[in-house]
Amino acid sequence: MPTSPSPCLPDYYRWAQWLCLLFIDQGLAYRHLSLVNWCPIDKTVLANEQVINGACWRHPDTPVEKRDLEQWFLKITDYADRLLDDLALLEGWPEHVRTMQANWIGRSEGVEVDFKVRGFAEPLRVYTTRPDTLFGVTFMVLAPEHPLVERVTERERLPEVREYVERAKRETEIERLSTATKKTGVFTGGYALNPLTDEAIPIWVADYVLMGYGTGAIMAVPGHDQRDFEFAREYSLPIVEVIAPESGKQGVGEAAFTGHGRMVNSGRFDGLSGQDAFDAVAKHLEEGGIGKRVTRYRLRDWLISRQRYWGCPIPIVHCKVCGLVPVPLEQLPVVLPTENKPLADNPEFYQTKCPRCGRDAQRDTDTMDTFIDSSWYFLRYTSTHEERLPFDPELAAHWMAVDQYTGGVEHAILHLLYSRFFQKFLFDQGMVGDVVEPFTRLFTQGMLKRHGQVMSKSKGNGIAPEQMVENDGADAGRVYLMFLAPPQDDAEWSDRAIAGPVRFLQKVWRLALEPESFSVTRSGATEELLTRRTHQAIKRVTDDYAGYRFNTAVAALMELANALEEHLQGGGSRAAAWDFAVRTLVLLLNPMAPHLGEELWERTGGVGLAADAAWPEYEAALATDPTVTLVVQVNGVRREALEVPRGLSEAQALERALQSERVAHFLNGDKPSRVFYVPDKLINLVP
RNA sequence: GCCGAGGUGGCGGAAUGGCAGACGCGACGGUCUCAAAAACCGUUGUCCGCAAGGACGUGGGGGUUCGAAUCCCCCUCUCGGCACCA
Repeated sequence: MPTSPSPCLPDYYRWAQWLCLLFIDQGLAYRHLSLVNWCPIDKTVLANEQVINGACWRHPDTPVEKRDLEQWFLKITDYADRLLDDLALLEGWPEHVRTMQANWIGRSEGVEVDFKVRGFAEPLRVYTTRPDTLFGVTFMVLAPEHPLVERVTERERLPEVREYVERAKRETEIERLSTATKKTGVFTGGYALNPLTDEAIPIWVADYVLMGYGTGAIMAVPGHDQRDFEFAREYSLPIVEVIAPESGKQGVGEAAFTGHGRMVNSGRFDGLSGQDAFDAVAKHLEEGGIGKRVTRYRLRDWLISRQRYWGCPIPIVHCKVCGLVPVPLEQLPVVLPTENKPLADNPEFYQTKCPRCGRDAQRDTDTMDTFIDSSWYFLRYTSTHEERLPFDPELAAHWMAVDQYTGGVEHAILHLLYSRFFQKFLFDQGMVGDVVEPFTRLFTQGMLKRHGQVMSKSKGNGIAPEQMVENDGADAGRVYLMFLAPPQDDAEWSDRAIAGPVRFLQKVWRLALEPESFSVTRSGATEELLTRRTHQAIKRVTDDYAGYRFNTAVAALMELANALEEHLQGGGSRAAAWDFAVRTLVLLLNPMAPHLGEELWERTGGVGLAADAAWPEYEAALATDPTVTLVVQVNGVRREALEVPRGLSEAQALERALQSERVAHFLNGDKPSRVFYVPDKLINLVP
């Protein structure tokens, strides 16, 4: 029997280390010094995906800091195109999750353009998605961290520029990202030359340009980019119109025109528009050797180092002579110490010998992002006892992909993106057959809230399952959760509403075992009616389960229980129809309330487990009511409801409708001029 | 700002072109009880009315249709994602 993989045990994480070494071996893992996100509470770095609104995903009130550190990255950007394009294969995924991933990857097609800089041999390279606005460039902007800043700045302006750059560096990510703040910047005194017009263009430094995207420098087109427009207004820089709306008036207004339109004031390119304009300018630049088309992504490589004392140690040895040396496969796993102290403070852990030269060396003291563990556990499930590899490739190819995957939306661009990346990497390694996507169908649950906030341990607003089991029982708790709201929606927990499911389950118990406790209060119950209700319930509950509509499935079960109760109160017999209804109710309820279900199954004479019993079959003939309620409308307003036999023709229905006094009254004695008939449902008479 | 999902009784929600409010919570009235709890029965969108009945009603406004919570347009608010990404 397979056992669950446990990421905290060496049996599992040795294979995470194995995979880490495979990434390194394939050139897809690298160590790089860069400005990274740092959570001051956890005292560790974070991946971009784990920074939410400028804060650590585990501490929403704690802004991340930026630190220059040398860290390990996985080259997920090498897979950006495939991760984006293959979203089209994921028809079983919710559209919004696919959209979120597409936005996160953020592919954009643009052109890198080289601007000559006055007094310099080397060009200033910028990235733009709008080469068709090139004639509208009125200034250039460098990010404060741009390497050219110091060099293009005039001597007498250096102090001012340096002060600005220093201030920008001190600002937190949140301050700098805030779109609400006014744009700031400083002129360097340097000039670039427009490659198409040879016009001199002043070069500024401003923190609204980010070093981490594109080339860290932009050509500013205030007429057609809102940010540039705001900056130009702030510093009284010229604004030129070079794109005219296809329809409507020309001229510089109170905002940049960022749509596509006809090129104007652009020499020989005038009149071109849209993709043609893009292509024409791009081609011209490429032919002139001053530009080339490039594809850029918002997605960054995945920073996987973590400065934690838990997790999976990165299997690398730092040797003064040999450099970074992978721990040989046969020496895995590198075991995590049990003491709760940073690995960097634990000489017993990090002191080792270089596997290559045998000299004293140090282990890498970082552990891997725990999202690494969750990125392939589903593959380990296909062969949990495999001892030579992370998993058996043949079994993985056989069992994958996961047909139905369920998780919270909060993982839309964390776990679900990383897992797709792993699957594609392992596909390239020939380890997963032809399976390029790990999860065929995805269902995203909503989050459970209480007092208006997502339930969490840190907020202390959670409900311990043990407490729920203690108070009302596991079955009642499960039925309540199913009943609370549609599963894909966020749900607000209510402490008292669980009373409904509790009463419902108690009623089911009494119906199945103590039907004599219900008193007869009227008459008229029939076996046929009970059987119909039972078959109707089979259809509804079965369809609702299949469609993940658990809340309405519970409602349908409650209605069946009510039908049983009414049958007793109506003096109905407890013969074949009764037994069928009770046993059906038990079977339909069993997936949500298995303790009660199995107990009742056994006590009512069921053989074996209810869970193994055949699922009830719905029979249309037995589920159909012989009569229907026909609503009669006059001029679209409901005036009468008639109980009529099923399947009346329009003429028959009209005849019956006209016999009604109320209908006649509202028709004022006139014959209806038009009649709309929906068989077995409604007839609308228009005077 | 952009993208997405939404707004229905006191509350959670049902109904995706055809009886708005299924199912449940809560509330109110009743049965039982010395009493209470539990259980059971009944009522419960709003307004007018003794009633029969009528009018209004799915965030707001307009439209399409015999008929709109449902489709279209505009506005508004809430939630989620992205956010100075060039």
